[in-house]
Amino acid sequence: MRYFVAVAEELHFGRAAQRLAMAQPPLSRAIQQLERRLGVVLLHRTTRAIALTEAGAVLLREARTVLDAVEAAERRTRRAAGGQPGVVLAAKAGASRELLSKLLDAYAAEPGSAAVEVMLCGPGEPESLLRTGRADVALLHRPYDTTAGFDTEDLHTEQQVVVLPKGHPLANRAHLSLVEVNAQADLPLPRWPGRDGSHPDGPGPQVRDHTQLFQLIALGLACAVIPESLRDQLRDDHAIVPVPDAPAVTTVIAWPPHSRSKAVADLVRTATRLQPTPAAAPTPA
Amino acid sequence: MRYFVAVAEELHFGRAAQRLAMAQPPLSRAIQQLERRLGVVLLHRTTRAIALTEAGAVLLREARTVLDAVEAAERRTRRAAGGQPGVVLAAKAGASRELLSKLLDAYAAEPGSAAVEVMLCGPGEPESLLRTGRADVALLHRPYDTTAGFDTEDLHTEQQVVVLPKGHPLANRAHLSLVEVNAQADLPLPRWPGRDGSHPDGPGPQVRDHTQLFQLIALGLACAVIPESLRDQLRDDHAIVPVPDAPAVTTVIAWPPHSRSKAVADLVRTATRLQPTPAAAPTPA
DNA sequence: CGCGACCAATACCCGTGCGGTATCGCCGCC
DNA sequence: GGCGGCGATACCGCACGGGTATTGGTCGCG
Repeated sequence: MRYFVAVAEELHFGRAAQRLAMAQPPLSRAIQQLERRLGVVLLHRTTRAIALTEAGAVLLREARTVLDAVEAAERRTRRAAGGQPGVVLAAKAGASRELLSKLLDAYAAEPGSAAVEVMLCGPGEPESLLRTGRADVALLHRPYDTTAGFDTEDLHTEQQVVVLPKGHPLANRAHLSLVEVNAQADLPLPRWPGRDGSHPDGPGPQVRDHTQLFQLIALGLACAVIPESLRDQLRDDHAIVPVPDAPAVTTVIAWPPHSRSKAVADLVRTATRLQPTPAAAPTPA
Repeated sequence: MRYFVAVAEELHFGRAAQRLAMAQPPLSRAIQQLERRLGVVLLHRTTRAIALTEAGAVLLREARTVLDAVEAAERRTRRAAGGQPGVVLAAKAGASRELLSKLLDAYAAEPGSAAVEVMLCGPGEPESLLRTGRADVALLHRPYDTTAGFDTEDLHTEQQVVVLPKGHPLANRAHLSLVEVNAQADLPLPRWPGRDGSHPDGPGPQVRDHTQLFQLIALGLACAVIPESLRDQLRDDHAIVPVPDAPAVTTVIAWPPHSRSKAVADLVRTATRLQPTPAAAPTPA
């Protein structure tokens, strides 16, 4: 499975073999064996390049979850034996700052609370940390993060705003629409790295964190649509305008299914009690 | 991992080896290697019997999900290559009968709908079918089924009722509480098989499906607490009484996370549009 | 149009590791 | 105290995974 994922990602036996620290021929054979075992063609080979078949794409997705599950199994087992009952909480650096500190305070005040180690990380990372067992619980943000495969509780929903350089012509508008924001060719939206660490193509600067982003905006090189709770991290050289038709962002607390940890359960309970989940009810048309 | 699950379930190397169709010594060594690789003691050995350590219990749970994921990967890949885009829907036999037929009719009327193969199965089964990729989508019933690890949409919530033999002294009551039901020593609750196929210990007859159950009740040998929508399957030799304090049962449609199948997505959309989800809002205290 | 470069597949070889058989050591039970 | 059950150890053989050398087919370039 590791082999197949490597080949499917590189689409090149030689490079995949290099990544796996092995020679190319055994890798070729291993994939052939896999195909024979499954009775399925996984790769279209054109001697010059290879491409995934439809079945291959399915297996790539499934194999990734298998490998994540294996990694999580090892890690969780080791940690269960370690004895220390601490809990690891992952959250995107900068996001939901106030909620996070409230949660930590409230949980620490609980009787019998365990030590909480907070991992602050880049966008998209908490998800994979949770999936591979490096974190026990995470704060995610729909619809940016995909919560598929986790148990979640909604904590907070908020509208998004666009951040503009101070003094921009649009900065005085009462609100903007998404199409208006996208139409600003002089202020492109930034490109965040994908889960593989590479940036998508397109206009706009590459950014890795909010500090970079806000600096670029202040310099008049970009704009960005962000949840409104991030406004307290802006300097006074920014302006914000609500974008009512941007999707609302929901902060959720997520944990792996089948988690039997008391600490995680307590943490989740504390989080849900923290706020009466304002605006949680979906507004019907 | 297969080895460890077998040993952990049997708690006996000999039987586990037999189940794995191998000899006992290699199995012992394999588990020892696993323990060394992880640097963790998984089993407490007392030469006479073995018991899981806490870490072992964690690994057992994790290993099961890994094995399920592997099985699902194989099956889904094979099916993706098979070409036929049909979708497999799993549901407990008898439960949500009306909802199921409505769903199938509505989906068949959709443009571009695929063939739906319905698997009717015993209690608890749909969950594992979904987890191992034998089914693409399932109807589950909280809180009986655990929906952990799946994406779900609530379809319907209903109260539960107790089914009594016709003419039973309690049959004329307007409602009963759970403690009153449990206190009926002459009418014990039945024992359903667990996910391993074995029945828990206790009083009460062993049952495998609703037909058995209803017959036993009619004979005055048991009673049962069931969702009220099952009442239309009862014969007239039964009586039902609402049990307001029994947990409400929610029928949900569940599918594996990361499912990219159009047919599954359509089916889910059809299901959610089927009914305006009556009584979906939780009633706050 | 032919030569060279690139890339996956094949041929062949070797070492490790997994599984099997035989046996031991330990404990509980009659 | 002897026997039986169970897990661990010792030793052996083979099969499979991985390495090196080479082939075969296809594209690009002169």
